[in-house]
Amino acid sequence: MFSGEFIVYFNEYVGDFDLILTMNSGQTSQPPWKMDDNNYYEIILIDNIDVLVKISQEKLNDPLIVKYFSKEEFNVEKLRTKLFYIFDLDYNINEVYDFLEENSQLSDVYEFNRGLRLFKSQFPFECIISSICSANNSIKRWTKSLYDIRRFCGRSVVFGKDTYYVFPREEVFINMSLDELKNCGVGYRNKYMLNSTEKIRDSIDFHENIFKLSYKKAYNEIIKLEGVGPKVADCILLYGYNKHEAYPVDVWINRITTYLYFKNQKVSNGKISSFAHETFGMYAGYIQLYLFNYARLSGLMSKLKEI
DNA sequence: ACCCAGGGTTGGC
DNA sequence: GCCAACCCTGGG
Repeated sequence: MFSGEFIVYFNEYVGDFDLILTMNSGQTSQPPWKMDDNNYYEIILIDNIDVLVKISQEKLNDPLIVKYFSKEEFNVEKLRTKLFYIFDLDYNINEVYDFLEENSQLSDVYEFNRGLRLFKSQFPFECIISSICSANNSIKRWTKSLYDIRRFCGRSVVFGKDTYYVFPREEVFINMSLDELKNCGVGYRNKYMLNSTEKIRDSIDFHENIFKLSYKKAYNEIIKLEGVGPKVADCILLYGYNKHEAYPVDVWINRITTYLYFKNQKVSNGKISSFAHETFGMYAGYIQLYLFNYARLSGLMSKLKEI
């Protein structure tokens, strides 16, 4: 067993970070990591080696304690880099805070979101399936389906008495039948998932290409997948490919954006989307995340529900 | 037992 | 552009 621990102090990333807030903010990249005793744990792949990671943080900006366990030796620095990617810790989030401060409509948003960061997927493919699954679904059922998919066809990794499941790769996922997927509770989305997986598997360097493309070009590609409309496409680009300009517009974001900027009007998702790109630019992704969370925590959401 | 909504997308007009 | 249908689980 190769194991150890390292600590990330708040001065090693720029701006704030709150692990618990981030884990529980309902981002559709992946279901929340398993948790006990304030430890969140997940299998992270480093150079194809399974690494069990247990990560904890008492509260905002407290040291991040990262414990790792593996059957073979791996490059610990790469694990650190990957965790920084997943929680977007390389990003200077103060830029977002400054933007919020400069815009009076957004002045209340900061206090509910301090330390909230993107929660990105280690595998873009998992984010794609996960986002397709989120469409017209409930959070509860969405979570269960993704755990079921992992248990059904994900690779099992055993550490001591615990078994963990890694989200399947395209080549494995594609072997699931429509009925098997339906048994995971994904419903009619089963055919979208298989069809999209086939497209991804059959194109060369699909993920690398999307990463390289500009937001707009990437959007035009990703929306070609089945089961991927405007909202899901933006989720995939934001949480799966780190495109900060994406502004996923669901019913809530429509209501909230309308409430803040288009009072008493009926605004289409397309119009909300182009408004967000013009107004928020590179901060659109964070503002979407923050507005959703703000609405949830501030009571605005239940207020908007009644309209 | 019945009804309904749920972080949308698709296909048809 | 608008609108119904789409599976199915959890909650009224």
